[in-house]
Amino acid sequence: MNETAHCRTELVAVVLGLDTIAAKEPQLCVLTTGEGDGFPSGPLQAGQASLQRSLRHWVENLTGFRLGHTEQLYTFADAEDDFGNRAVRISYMALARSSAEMASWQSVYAYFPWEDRRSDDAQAFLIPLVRHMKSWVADNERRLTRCSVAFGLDGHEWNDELVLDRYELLWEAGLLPEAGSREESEAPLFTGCLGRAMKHDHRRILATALSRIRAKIRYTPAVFDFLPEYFTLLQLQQAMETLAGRRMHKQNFRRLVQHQSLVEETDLFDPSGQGRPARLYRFCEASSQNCYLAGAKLPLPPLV
Amino acid sequence: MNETAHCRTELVAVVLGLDTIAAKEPQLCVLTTGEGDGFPSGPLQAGQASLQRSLRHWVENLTGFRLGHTEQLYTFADAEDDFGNRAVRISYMALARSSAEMASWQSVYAYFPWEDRRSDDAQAFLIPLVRHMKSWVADNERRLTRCSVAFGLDGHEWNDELVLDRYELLWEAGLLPEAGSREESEAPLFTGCLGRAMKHDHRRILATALSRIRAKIRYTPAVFDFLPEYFTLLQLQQAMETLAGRRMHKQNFRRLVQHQSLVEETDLFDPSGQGRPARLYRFCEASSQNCYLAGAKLPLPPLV
DNA sequence: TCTCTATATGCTCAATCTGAGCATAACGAT
DNA sequence: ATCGTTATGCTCAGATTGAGCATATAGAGA
Repeated sequence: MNETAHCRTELVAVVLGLDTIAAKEPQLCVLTTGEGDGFPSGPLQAGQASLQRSLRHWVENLTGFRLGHTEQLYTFADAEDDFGNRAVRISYMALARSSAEMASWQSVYAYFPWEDRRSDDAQAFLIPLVRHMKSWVADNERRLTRCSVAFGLDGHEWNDELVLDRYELLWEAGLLPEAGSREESEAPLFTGCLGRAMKHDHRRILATALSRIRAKIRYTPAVFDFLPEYFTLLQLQQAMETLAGRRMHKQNFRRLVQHQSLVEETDLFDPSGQGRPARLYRFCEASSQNCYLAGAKLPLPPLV
Repeated sequence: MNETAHCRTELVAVVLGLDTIAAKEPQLCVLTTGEGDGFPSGPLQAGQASLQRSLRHWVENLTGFRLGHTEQLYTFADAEDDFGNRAVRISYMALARSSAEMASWQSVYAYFPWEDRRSDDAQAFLIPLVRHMKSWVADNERRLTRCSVAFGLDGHEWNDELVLDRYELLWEAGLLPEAGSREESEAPLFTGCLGRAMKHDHRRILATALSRIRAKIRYTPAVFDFLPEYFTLLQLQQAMETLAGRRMHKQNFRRLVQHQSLVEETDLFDPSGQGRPARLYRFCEASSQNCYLAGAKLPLPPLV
C-alpha cells in the first residue's frame, strides 16, 4: 500500500496553429493523430533525453511536424490498471506559424462548438446546453454560482478564458460521452452541440490548452507566433478574434496595438483585398514587455 | 536508447502563508523541511492514491500540516543517474491561512532578497547583482534585452511576476551556488544579496510558485485564502503588498476594492491599532469573478 | 470616365478609470 | 485640550475605453 509506484511517463503535445489560407476567416487548428481523436504522444525515452526532447521525438515520428518552442500545460495521472501499472501524462502546448498544411489539421472549435462566439452560431449551440445545465443545477447553490460565472448567466459576463471550467461543468453534468455511461436517448437533443470527443483525457487537455492560449495572448505577444513576418492589422485582429473566440471593435483594436508600439509600420501593402490596400506591419520585439492586446471587445448578445 | 524509461515519480509541495502575527508587517512564509533547504516531498504511492492524495500524505507525514486546496505548478525531470534511473518531480502550490505556527516557517524573501521591494533594502540587494549582470551581458544583444525586461532597466518597468525569469538569469550568469562550480572568491561581494540556496531544484520551484501567486492575486480573489474571515482593508492591502513585493497607494487601493464590491462591510471594528479603529470587512464571494486587485501601485525608484 | 461598393484609416466624444494628493474623522497618549 | 496616528472621504487632471462618424483609396461595373 505504501510502496513506491513506478509509472510509465507519457508526453502529449497540443500543437495549435491558425489556418489563414483556406477560408476568408482564419480557423484555429490542432495537430491530431488517428481520426482526430488524439494528440501525438509517447513515453519518455531512456537515454539522456529530456522531457522536451522526448516530446519532440514523438511528435516528429508520428506526424512529421517539427516542434518549436513549447510550454508545459499540466500533468495528469491515470488510475492504476489491473497489473498495478499507471501512467503519468505530461502535456505540452506548442504554437505553429500559419502554413498550407494546416488545412489537414482538425478545427479546435469542432471539439468545443460553444467556444467560438465570432458568429451567432455559437449561441445556437450553447442554448440547449445551458438549458440542460439548468436542470442539473436544480437547487444546488454552489452549482448555480459555478454555472453563472462559467457561462455568463445572471448578469455575469462571458469570460473567454474559462474554457476548462465550462468543459468540466459539462462533464460533471454527464453531458459528455467521455464522462462514461450516458444513454444515447438524449443525443438527438444535442445534435452537433456537444462537439467531438477524444480518447483518454485528451479533450480535457485541449480545453486546458485553449484556456492557456486565450490567457496568454492578452498579456504577451504570443499571437505573433501564429502570424507571418508581415501582416495587416486586420490579420492580426482576426488572429486574436479566432483565438479569443469573439469579435473585436476594429478601430479600437488598431488604436490599442499602435499605441503600445507593438508593431512597426513598413512601406509594403497587401493588394489582395477588395477595397483600399492595407498596410503591412511587422512585430516589434523591442517594446513587447508590457503588451496588452485584449480589451477592444464587442459586446456579446445575452444568453436568452 | 529508444526504450521506455520507468521513473520514480516524486511530489513536491510549496505551502505559502502570511505570518501576520510576529511583525507589524506581514511576512511571506513557506513550509520547509530540514534546515529550510527543501520542501516536503515524497514518491507517488501505489494503491489507488491520486497525485493530490499522495502529496497530502507526504506533507502531513513530514510536517504535520494538513493541505487545503492545491494547484499544480510544474513538472521537472532529473537527469538519469548511473543506474539509468531518473525522477520526475511534480510540484504543487498550496495556500495556508495565517496562523501562529508560521513564525517557525521560513521567510520566502530570504531566498530572493531582491524580490521584496516594499522597503528600499531590496534596492541595496539588487544593485550589486545588476552590476554583475551587466558584465555578463557584455555585448550580447539577446542577454541585454532579457535583463532589461526582467530587472526593469533602460526604461522598462519592474514587473513583479518575472520572478522566474530573474532567477534563471542569475543562474545562467553563474551567480547562484546551485548552478554548480563557482569560486567562493566573489562571495564577499554579494554578502546577503544572493539569498539562501536549496537542494535539488527546490529554489527554482519556489521561484515558480512566487511567480504564479503574484500573477494569481491580480485577477483572482486568491489573497483571501491567506486572510482570516474578518479583516481590515489595511490588512488586505498589506497582504497584497507582501505577496507582490511592492507598496500600493492606500486610498486608491480601497477605492479599487470597494468599487468591485469584492468585500462586504461589517459592523465590527478593529480596536487594536493606534489611531482611529478600522472597520472590519469580509470577503464577498458573490461578485468575485471579474476580480482585479492590482493597479494601485506606488512608483518604484529607478535602479541607479 | 463616373459611380458604387468595399475596405482601410483618421478622428471625435462621452464615460470611465487611474494616479496623486488634500482634507476630515476618530482613536490613544501626553 | 493637544498632538500623533491611522482611517476614511473627496477632488482633479490625465489616460484609457467603448462607440460611432467621416474620409481615403482601391477594384468593379455602368
